[in-house]
Amino acid sequence: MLEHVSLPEAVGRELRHRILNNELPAETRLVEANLAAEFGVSRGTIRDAMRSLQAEGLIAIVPRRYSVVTRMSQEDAEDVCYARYVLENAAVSNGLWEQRSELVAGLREALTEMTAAAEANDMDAIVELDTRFHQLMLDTSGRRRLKDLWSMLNSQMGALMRSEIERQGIDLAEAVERHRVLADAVEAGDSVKFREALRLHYVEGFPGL
Amino acid sequence: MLEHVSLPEAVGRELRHRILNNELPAETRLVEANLAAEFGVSRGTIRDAMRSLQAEGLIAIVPRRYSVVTRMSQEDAEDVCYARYVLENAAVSNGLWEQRSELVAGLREALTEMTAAAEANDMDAIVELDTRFHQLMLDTSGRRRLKDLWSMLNSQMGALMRSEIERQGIDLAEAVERHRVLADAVEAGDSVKFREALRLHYVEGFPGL
DNA sequence: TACTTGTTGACTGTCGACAATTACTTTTGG
DNA sequence: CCAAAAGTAATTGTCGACAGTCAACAAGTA
Repeated sequence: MLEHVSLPEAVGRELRHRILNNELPAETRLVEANLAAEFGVSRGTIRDAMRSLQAEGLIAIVPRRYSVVTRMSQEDAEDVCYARYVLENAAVSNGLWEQRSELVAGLREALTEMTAAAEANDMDAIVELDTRFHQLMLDTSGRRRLKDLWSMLNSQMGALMRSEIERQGIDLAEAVERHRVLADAVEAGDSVKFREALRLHYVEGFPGL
Repeated sequence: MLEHVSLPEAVGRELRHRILNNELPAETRLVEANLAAEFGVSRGTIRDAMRSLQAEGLIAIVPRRYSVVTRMSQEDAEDVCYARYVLENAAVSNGLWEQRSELVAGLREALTEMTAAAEANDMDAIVELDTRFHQLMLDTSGRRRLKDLWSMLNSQMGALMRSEIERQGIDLAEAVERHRVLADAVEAGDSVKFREALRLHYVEGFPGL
Protein backbone atom coordinates (compact mmCIF):
# COMPACT_ATOMS: atom_id res chain seq x y z
CA MET A 1 0.00 0.00 0.00
CA LEU A 2 1.23 3.41 -0.95
CA GLU A 3 1.27 6.25 1.48
CA HIS A 4 0.49 9.82 0.76
CA VAL A 5 3.41 12.16 0.86
CA SER A 6 2.27 15.74 0.92
CA LEU A 7 4.27 18.29 -0.98
CA PRO A 8 5.60 20.02 2.12
CA GLU A 9 6.73 16.68 3.44
CA ALA A 10 8.45 15.78 0.20
CA VAL A 11 10.18 19.13 0.07
CA GLY A 12 11.15 18.75 3.71
CA ARG A 13 12.75 15.39 3.05
CA GLU A 14 14.75 16.72 0.15
CA LEU A 15 15.98 19.73 2.06
CA ARG A 16 16.82 17.59 5.07
CA HIS A 17 18.79 15.28 2.85
CA ARG A 18 20.71 18.17 1.34
CA ILE A 19 21.52 19.65 4.70
CA LEU A 20 22.65 16.34 6.16
CA ASN A 21 24.84 15.75 3.13
CA ASN A 22 26.35 19.17 3.32
CA GLU A 23 25.00 20.16 -0.07
CA LEU A 24 23.48 23.00 1.89
CA PRO A 25 26.29 23.83 4.31
CA ALA A 26 25.81 25.69 7.56
CA GLU A 27 25.01 29.38 7.27
CA THR A 28 23.40 28.90 3.86
CA ARG A 29 20.38 31.13 3.52
CA LEU A 30 17.21 29.55 2.28
CA VAL A 31 15.09 31.90 0.22
CA GLU A 32 11.50 30.79 -0.16
CA ALA A 33 11.03 32.13 -3.67
CA ASN A 34 14.16 30.43 -4.99
CA LEU A 35 13.30 27.09 -3.50
CA ALA A 36 9.71 27.41 -4.70
CA ALA A 37 10.92 27.97 -8.23
CA GLU A 38 13.41 25.12 -8.02
CA PHE A 39 10.91 22.58 -6.74
CA GLY A 40 8.07 23.94 -8.84
CA VAL A 41 5.77 24.47 -5.86
CA SER A 42 4.33 27.53 -4.18
CA ARG A 43 6.06 29.46 -1.46
CA GLY A 44 3.50 28.34 1.09
CA THR A 45 4.58 24.78 0.55
CA ILE A 46 8.23 25.69 1.08
CA ARG A 47 7.27 27.62 4.16
CA ASP A 48 5.54 24.61 5.61
CA ALA A 49 8.55 22.41 4.96
CA MET A 50 10.87 24.93 6.56
CA ARG A 51 8.79 24.94 9.74
CA SER A 52 9.44 21.24 10.11
CA LEU A 53 13.14 21.69 9.60
CA GLN A 54 13.11 24.42 12.19
CA ALA A 55 11.38 22.14 14.68
CA GLU A 56 14.07 19.55 14.04
CA GLY A 57 16.72 22.16 14.70
CA LEU A 58 18.26 21.96 11.25
CA ILE A 59 17.50 25.53 10.28
CA ALA A 60 16.84 28.74 12.14
CA ILE A 61 14.04 31.05 11.05
CA VAL A 62 14.46 34.71 11.89
CA PRO A 63 11.00 36.23 11.48
CA ARG A 64 10.65 38.66 8.61
CA ARG A 65 14.30 38.19 7.79
CA TYR A 66 15.64 34.95 6.57
CA SER A 67 16.05 31.28 7.22
CA VAL A 68 19.49 29.84 7.58
CA VAL A 69 21.02 26.40 7.94
CA THR A 70 22.10 25.93 11.53
CA ARG A 71 25.77 25.76 12.41
CA MET A 72 26.50 23.40 15.23
CA SER A 73 29.26 24.28 17.61
CA GLN A 74 31.26 21.78 19.59
CA GLU A 75 29.14 22.78 22.54
CA ASP A 76 25.95 22.05 20.63
CA ALA A 77 27.28 18.65 19.72
CA GLU A 78 27.91 17.85 23.34
CA ASP A 79 24.52 19.19 24.28
CA VAL A 80 22.66 17.05 21.75
CA CYS A 81 24.61 13.95 22.75
CA TYR A 82 23.88 14.53 26.39
CA ALA A 83 20.16 14.95 25.79
CA ARG A 84 20.08 11.80 23.75
CA TYR A 85 21.99 10.01 26.45
CA VAL A 86 19.50 11.12 29.07
CA LEU A 87 16.53 9.93 27.05
CA GLU A 88 17.97 6.56 26.17
CA ASN A 89 19.18 5.99 29.66
CA ALA A 90 15.69 6.69 31.01
CA ALA A 91 14.10 4.50 28.37
CA VAL A 92 16.07 1.42 29.33
CA SER A 93 14.90 1.81 32.91
CA ASN A 94 11.40 0.96 31.75
CA GLY A 95 10.21 -2.47 30.83
CA LEU A 96 13.10 -3.05 28.52
CA TRP A 97 14.67 -5.79 30.55
CA GLU A 98 11.55 -7.85 30.79
CA GLN A 99 10.83 -8.40 27.14
CA ARG A 100 14.21 -7.97 25.60
CA SER A 101 14.55 -11.10 23.48
CA GLU A 102 13.01 -9.58 20.37
CA LEU A 103 14.86 -6.36 21.01
CA VAL A 104 18.16 -8.20 21.01
CA ALA A 105 17.25 -9.85 17.73
CA GLY A 106 16.55 -6.46 16.19
CA LEU A 107 19.76 -5.01 17.53
CA ARG A 108 21.81 -7.93 16.20
CA GLU A 109 20.29 -7.54 12.77
CA ALA A 110 21.04 -3.83 12.72
CA LEU A 111 24.57 -4.61 13.85
CA THR A 112 25.11 -7.06 11.03
CA GLU A 113 24.01 -4.52 8.46
CA MET A 114 26.04 -1.87 10.16
CA THR A 115 29.17 -3.96 9.92
CA ALA A 116 28.64 -4.36 6.21
CA ALA A 117 27.97 -0.66 5.78
CA ALA A 118 31.14 0.20 7.68
CA GLU A 119 33.21 -2.03 5.41
CA ALA A 120 31.62 -0.44 2.36
CA ASN A 121 32.18 2.99 3.88
CA ASP A 122 28.52 3.75 3.19
CA MET A 123 27.86 6.79 5.30
CA ASP A 124 24.17 7.05 4.52
CA ALA A 125 23.59 3.50 5.64
CA ILE A 126 25.65 3.95 8.79
CA VAL A 127 23.69 6.95 9.91
CA GLU A 128 20.40 5.29 9.10
CA LEU A 129 21.34 2.12 10.94
CA ASP A 130 22.52 4.05 13.96
CA THR A 131 19.09 5.65 14.09
CA ARG A 132 17.41 2.27 13.81
CA PHE A 133 19.59 0.73 16.47
CA HIS A 134 18.89 3.37 19.06
CA GLN A 135 15.27 3.77 18.13
CA LEU A 136 14.70 0.09 18.76
CA MET A 137 15.64 0.64 22.38
CA LEU A 138 13.34 3.62 22.69
CA ASP A 139 10.48 1.68 21.11
CA THR A 140 10.80 -1.15 23.56
CA SER A 141 10.56 1.18 26.50
CA GLY A 142 6.95 1.89 25.66
CA ARG A 143 7.31 5.48 26.77
CA ARG A 144 5.82 7.43 23.91
CA ARG A 145 6.98 10.89 24.92
CA LEU A 146 10.51 9.79 25.49
CA LYS A 147 10.50 8.39 22.00
CA ASP A 148 8.92 11.52 20.52
CA LEU A 149 11.49 13.74 22.17
CA TRP A 150 14.28 11.47 21.03
CA SER A 151 13.02 11.65 17.48
CA MET A 152 13.14 15.41 17.60
CA LEU A 153 16.85 15.23 18.26
CA ASN A 154 17.54 12.67 15.63
CA SER A 155 18.06 14.90 12.62
CA GLN A 156 20.49 17.06 14.53
CA MET A 157 22.29 13.92 15.56
CA GLY A 158 22.54 12.81 11.95
CA ALA A 159 24.01 16.14 10.91
CA LEU A 160 26.45 15.89 13.74
CA MET A 161 27.64 12.40 12.98
CA ARG A 162 28.25 13.15 9.35
CA SER A 163 30.24 16.27 10.00
CA GLU A 164 32.26 14.67 12.78
CA ILE A 165 33.04 11.61 10.74
CA GLU A 166 34.10 13.62 7.74
CA ARG A 167 36.12 16.10 9.73
CA GLN A 168 37.92 13.85 12.14
CA GLY A 169 37.84 10.70 10.06
CA ILE A 170 36.36 8.52 12.76
CA ASP A 171 37.00 4.83 12.68
CA LEU A 172 33.73 3.27 11.55
CA ALA A 173 34.73 -0.19 12.68
CA GLU A 174 35.26 1.09 16.19
CA ALA A 175 31.89 2.81 16.12
CA VAL A 176 30.23 -0.43 15.18
CA GLU A 177 32.12 -2.16 17.96
CA ARG A 178 30.73 0.27 20.49
CA HIS A 179 27.22 -0.58 19.40
CA ARG A 180 28.04 -4.21 19.81
CA VAL A 181 28.96 -3.57 23.43
CA LEU A 182 25.56 -2.01 23.96
CA ALA A 183 23.79 -4.94 22.36
CA ASP A 184 25.83 -7.35 24.48
CA ALA A 185 24.86 -5.53 27.64
CA VAL A 186 21.19 -5.70 26.69
CA GLU A 187 21.45 -9.39 25.93
CA ALA A 188 23.19 -10.08 29.21
CA GLY A 189 20.50 -8.13 31.02
CA ASP A 190 23.19 -6.22 32.81
CA SER A 191 21.74 -2.78 33.38
CA VAL A 192 24.81 -1.44 35.14
CA LYS A 193 27.06 -2.48 32.31
CA PHE A 194 24.59 -1.07 29.86
CA ARG A 195 24.45 2.31 31.50
CA GLU A 196 28.21 2.52 31.56
CA ALA A 197 28.42 1.54 27.92
CA LEU A 198 25.83 4.14 27.00
CA ARG A 199 27.70 6.79 28.91
CA LEU A 200 30.88 5.94 27.06
CA HIS A 201 28.98 5.89 23.81
CA TYR A 202 27.68 9.41 24.14
CA VAL A 203 29.61 11.32 26.69
CA GLU A 204 33.11 10.05 26.04
CA GLY A 205 33.24 8.87 22.44
CA PHE A 206 32.12 12.01 20.91
CA PRO A 207 29.67 12.15 18.13
CA GLY A 208 27.76 9.32 19.68
CA LEU A 209 28.48 6.93 16.92
CA MET B 1 10.91 47.46 23.58
CA LEU B 2 8.02 46.01 21.66
CA GLU B 3 8.10 42.65 20.08
CA HIS B 4 6.36 41.54 16.97
CA VAL B 5 3.62 38.99 17.34
CA SER B 6 2.82 37.42 14.03
CA LEU B 7 -0.76 36.50 13.28
CA PRO B 8 -0.17 32.76 13.42
CA GLU B 9 1.45 33.19 16.78
CA ALA B 10 -1.41 35.29 18.09
CA VAL B 11 -3.94 32.78 16.82
CA GLY B 12 -1.90 29.95 18.31
CA ARG B 13 -1.91 31.61 21.71
CA GLU B 14 -5.65 32.11 21.64
CA LEU B 15 -6.36 28.55 20.59
CA ARG B 16 -3.92 27.21 23.17
CA HIS B 17 -5.65 29.24 25.83
CA ARG B 18 -9.04 27.92 24.80
CA ILE B 19 -7.86 24.34 24.79
CA LEU B 20 -6.18 24.65 28.17
CA ASN B 21 -9.32 26.22 29.61
CA ASN B 22 -11.53 23.56 28.19
CA GLU B 23 -13.44 26.01 26.05
CA LEU B 24 -12.38 23.68 23.28
CA PRO B 25 -12.78 20.30 24.95
CA ALA B 26 -11.08 17.14 23.79
CA GLU B 27 -12.34 15.65 20.54
CA THR B 28 -13.47 19.06 19.27
CA ARG B 29 -12.85 19.35 15.57
CA LEU B 30 -11.09 22.44 14.35
CA VAL B 31 -12.20 23.52 10.89
CA GLU B 32 -9.80 25.92 9.23
CA ALA B 33 -12.44 27.94 7.42
CA ASN B 34 -14.52 28.50 10.54
CA LEU B 35 -11.58 29.64 12.62
CA ALA B 36 -10.35 31.84 9.78
CA ALA B 37 -13.73 33.56 9.66
CA GLU B 38 -13.89 33.91 13.42
CA PHE B 39 -10.45 35.45 13.77
CA GLY B 40 -10.72 37.42 10.56
CA VAL B 41 -7.54 35.97 9.09
CA SER B 42 -6.79 33.73 6.17
CA ARG B 43 -6.80 29.96 6.33
CA GLY B 44 -3.07 29.84 5.80
CA THR B 45 -2.59 31.71 9.03
CA ILE B 46 -4.82 29.27 10.91
CA ARG B 47 -2.94 26.39 9.33
CA ASP B 48 0.32 27.75 10.58
CA ALA B 49 -1.01 28.15 14.09
CA MET B 50 -2.38 24.63 14.09
CA ARG B 51 1.02 23.24 13.16
CA SER B 52 2.43 24.73 16.33
CA LEU B 53 -0.33 23.26 18.42
CA GLN B 54 0.28 19.91 16.83
CA ALA B 55 3.97 20.12 17.70
CA GLU B 56 2.98 20.85 21.29
CA GLY B 57 0.75 17.81 21.29
CA LEU B 58 -2.44 19.74 21.94
CA ILE B 59 -4.16 18.81 18.69
CA ALA B 60 -3.82 15.98 16.22
CA ILE B 61 -3.87 16.67 12.50
CA VAL B 62 -5.10 13.88 10.28
CA PRO B 63 -3.93 14.81 6.77
CA ARG B 64 -6.71 15.67 4.35
CA ARG B 65 -9.25 14.90 7.02
CA TYR B 66 -9.51 17.04 10.06
CA SER B 67 -7.77 18.44 13.08
CA VAL B 68 -8.99 17.52 16.50
CA VAL B 69 -8.22 18.51 20.09
CA THR B 70 -6.23 15.72 21.71
CA ARG B 71 -7.77 13.64 24.47
CA MET B 72 -5.31 12.62 27.10
CA SER B 73 -5.74 9.25 28.70
CA GLN B 74 -4.55 8.37 32.19
CA GLU B 75 -1.70 6.59 30.49
CA ASP B 76 -0.75 9.72 28.56
CA ALA B 77 -0.73 11.70 31.76
CA GLU B 78 1.67 9.28 33.36
CA ASP B 79 3.77 9.28 30.24
CA VAL B 80 4.10 13.07 30.11
CA CYS B 81 4.89 13.26 33.81
CA TYR B 82 7.55 10.64 33.49
CA ALA B 83 9.23 12.40 30.57
CA ARG B 84 9.21 15.65 32.48
CA TYR B 85 10.64 13.91 35.49
CA VAL B 86 13.45 12.44 33.42
CA LEU B 87 14.37 15.80 31.93
CA GLU B 88 14.32 17.71 35.19
CA ASN B 89 16.20 15.01 36.98
CA ALA B 90 18.91 15.11 34.34
CA ALA B 91 19.00 18.90 34.40
CA VAL B 92 19.76 19.09 38.10
CA SER B 93 22.74 16.80 37.60
CA ASN B 94 24.41 19.56 35.63
CA GLY B 95 25.94 22.66 37.12
CA LEU B 96 22.85 23.42 39.11
CA TRP B 97 24.43 22.88 42.49
CA GLU B 98 27.35 25.17 41.86
CA GLN B 99 25.53 28.40 41.21
CA ARG B 100 22.27 27.83 42.95
CA SER B 101 21.93 30.95 45.08
CA GLU B 102 20.13 32.98 42.45
CA LEU B 103 18.09 29.96 41.51
CA VAL B 104 16.88 29.60 45.07
CA ALA B 105 15.88 33.26 45.11
CA GLY B 106 13.85 32.74 41.94
CA LEU B 107 12.21 29.63 43.30
CA ARG B 108 11.30 31.35 46.54
CA GLU B 109 9.73 34.22 44.69
CA ALA B 110 7.69 31.88 42.55
CA LEU B 111 6.65 30.02 45.68
CA THR B 112 5.43 33.18 47.34
CA GLU B 113 3.30 34.07 44.38
CA MET B 114 2.13 30.50 44.13
CA THR B 115 0.95 30.55 47.70
CA ALA B 116 -1.08 33.67 47.03
CA ALA B 117 -2.53 32.16 43.86
CA ALA B 118 -3.50 29.00 45.70
CA GLU B 119 -5.37 30.99 48.33
CA ALA B 120 -7.14 32.97 45.64
CA ASN B 121 -7.86 29.73 43.79
CA ASP B 122 -6.45 31.32 40.66
CA MET B 123 -5.89 28.40 38.38
CA ASP B 124 -4.31 30.36 35.55
CA ALA B 125 -1.71 31.78 37.88
CA ILE B 126 -0.99 28.41 39.48
CA VAL B 127 -0.31 26.76 36.16
CA GLU B 128 1.82 29.65 35.00
CA LEU B 129 3.82 29.69 38.22
CA ASP B 130 4.34 25.97 38.10
CA THR B 131 5.83 26.42 34.66
CA ARG B 132 8.08 29.19 35.89
CA PHE B 133 9.21 27.24 38.91
CA HIS B 134 10.28 24.22 36.97
CA GLN B 135 11.68 26.18 34.06
CA LEU B 136 13.99 28.01 36.42
CA MET B 137 15.64 24.73 37.24
CA LEU B 138 15.99 23.80 33.60
CA ASP B 139 17.46 27.19 32.79
CA THR B 140 20.10 26.90 35.43
CA SER B 141 21.26 23.57 34.10
CA GLY B 142 22.60 25.28 30.99
CA ARG B 143 21.64 22.34 28.84
CA ARG B 144 19.81 23.92 25.96
CA ARG B 145 18.32 20.79 24.42
CA LEU B 146 17.01 19.52 27.70
CA LYS B 147 15.25 22.82 28.14
CA ASP B 148 13.89 22.79 24.60
CA LEU B 149 12.53 19.30 25.00
CA TRP B 150 11.02 20.20 28.33
CA SER B 151 9.30 23.20 26.78
CA MET B 152 7.72 20.97 24.19
CA LEU B 153 6.00 19.02 26.92
CA ASN B 154 4.88 22.05 28.82
CA SER B 155 1.58 22.73 27.10
CA GLN B 156 0.51 19.16 27.49
CA MET B 157 1.44 19.40 31.12
CA GLY B 158 -0.70 22.50 31.53
CA ALA B 159 -3.68 20.78 29.96
CA LEU B 160 -3.13 17.86 32.25
CA MET B 161 -2.90 19.85 35.44
CA ARG B 162 -6.05 21.77 34.75
CA SER B 163 -8.11 18.74 33.96
CA GLU B 164 -6.77 16.79 36.93
CA ILE B 165 -7.35 19.65 39.32
CA GLU B 166 -10.87 20.20 38.12
CA ARG B 167 -11.77 16.55 38.02
CA GLN B 168 -10.27 15.34 41.25
CA GLY B 169 -10.32 18.58 43.14
CA ILE B 170 -6.68 18.50 44.11
CA ASP B 171 -5.58 20.37 47.17
CA LEU B 172 -3.74 23.42 45.89
CA ALA B 173 -2.11 24.13 49.21
CA GLU B 174 -0.59 20.69 49.23
CA ALA B 175 0.67 21.18 45.69
CA VAL B 176 2.41 24.38 46.75
CA GLU B 177 3.87 22.54 49.71
CA ARG B 178 5.40 19.96 47.43
CA HIS B 179 7.12 22.68 45.49
CA ARG B 180 8.45 24.07 48.72
CA VAL B 181 10.08 20.74 49.47
CA LEU B 182 11.83 20.91 46.12
CA ALA B 183 13.05 24.44 46.77
CA ASP B 184 14.28 23.41 50.22
CA ALA B 185 16.24 20.54 48.75
CA VAL B 186 17.86 22.85 46.24
CA GLU B 187 18.74 25.34 48.92
CA ALA B 188 20.22 22.64 51.14
CA GLY B 189 22.23 21.41 48.19
CA ASP B 190 21.02 17.91 48.95
CA SER B 191 20.83 16.21 45.58
CA VAL B 192 19.63 12.90 47.00
CA LYS B 193 16.79 14.57 48.82
CA PHE B 194 16.01 16.57 45.73
CA ARG B 195 15.79 13.54 43.49
CA GLU B 196 13.49 11.81 45.89
CA ALA B 197 11.29 14.89 46.16
CA LEU B 198 11.14 15.17 42.41
CA ARG B 199 10.18 11.55 42.07
CA LEU B 200 7.38 12.03 44.54
CA HIS B 201 6.36 15.18 42.77
CA TYR B 202 5.89 13.52 39.42
CA VAL B 203 5.64 9.81 39.76
CA GLU B 204 3.62 9.54 42.93
CA GLY B 205 1.59 12.72 43.29
CA PHE B 206 -0.08 12.46 40.02
CA PRO B 207 -0.55 15.42 37.81
CA GLY B 208 2.83 16.73 38.80
CA LEU B 209 1.52 19.72 40.57
C1' DT C 1 33.47 63.84 8.59
C1' DA C 2 29.76 62.01 11.42
C1' DC C 3 24.98 61.65 11.86
C1' DT C 4 20.36 61.58 10.52
C1' DT C 5 16.78 60.85 7.02
C1' DG C 6 14.70 59.18 2.70
C1' DT C 7 14.76 55.54 -0.85
C1' DT C 8 15.29 51.16 -2.83
C1' DG C 9 15.40 46.22 -3.44
C1' DA C 10 14.90 41.77 -1.62
C1' DC C 11 12.49 39.15 1.05
C1' DT C 12 8.80 37.34 4.17
C1' DG C 13 3.76 37.78 5.81
C1' DT C 14 -0.93 37.38 4.45
C1' DC C 15 -4.71 36.72 1.57
C1' DG C 16 -8.55 34.90 -1.50
C1' DA C 17 -9.41 31.60 -5.11
C1' DC C 18 -9.19 27.16 -7.16
C1' DA C 19 -7.99 22.04 -7.16
C1' DA C 20 -7.98 17.67 -4.87
C1' DT C 21 -9.65 14.59 -1.64
C1' DT C 22 -12.79 12.60 1.50
C1' DA C 23 -17.32 11.53 3.63
C1' DC C 24 -21.97 11.36 2.90
C1' DT C 25 -26.24 10.74 0.12
C1' DT C 26 -28.70 9.22 -3.60
C1' DT C 27 -29.40 6.49 -7.40
C1' DT C 28 -29.22 2.28 -9.99
C1' DG C 29 -29.09 -2.63 -11.04
C1' DG C 30 -29.65 -7.18 -9.41
C1' DC D 1 -34.42 -5.14 -0.29
C1' DC D 2 -29.49 -4.73 -0.62
C1' DA D 3 -24.98 -3.59 -2.59
C1' DA D 4 -22.29 -1.09 -5.79
C1' DA D 5 -21.85 3.13 -8.34
C1' DA D 6 -22.43 7.78 -9.08
C1' DG D 7 -23.09 12.25 -7.56
C1' DT D 8 -22.81 15.98 -4.03
C1' DA D 9 -21.32 18.65 0.06
C1' DA D 10 -17.72 19.70 3.14
C1' DT D 11 -13.01 20.38 4.08
C1' DT D 12 -8.15 20.39 3.31
C1' DG D 13 -4.18 21.12 -0.13
C1' DT D 14 -1.95 24.28 -3.20
C1' DC D 15 -1.22 28.33 -5.68
C1' DG D 16 -0.15 33.16 -7.43
C1' DA D 17 -0.55 37.92 -6.13
C1' DC D 18 -0.16 41.79 -3.21
C1' DA D 19 1.11 44.08 1.15
C1' DG D 20 4.38 44.70 4.91
C1' DT D 21 8.95 44.76 6.77
C1' DC D 22 13.82 45.21 7.09
C1' DA D 23 18.93 46.03 5.71
C1' DA D 24 21.69 48.50 2.94
C1' DC D 25 22.67 52.30 0.50
C1' DA D 26 22.08 57.30 -1.02
C1' DA D 27 21.26 61.92 -0.03
C1' DG D 28 21.00 65.66 2.82
C1' DT D 29 22.37 68.35 7.08
C1' DA D 30 25.42 70.23 10.59
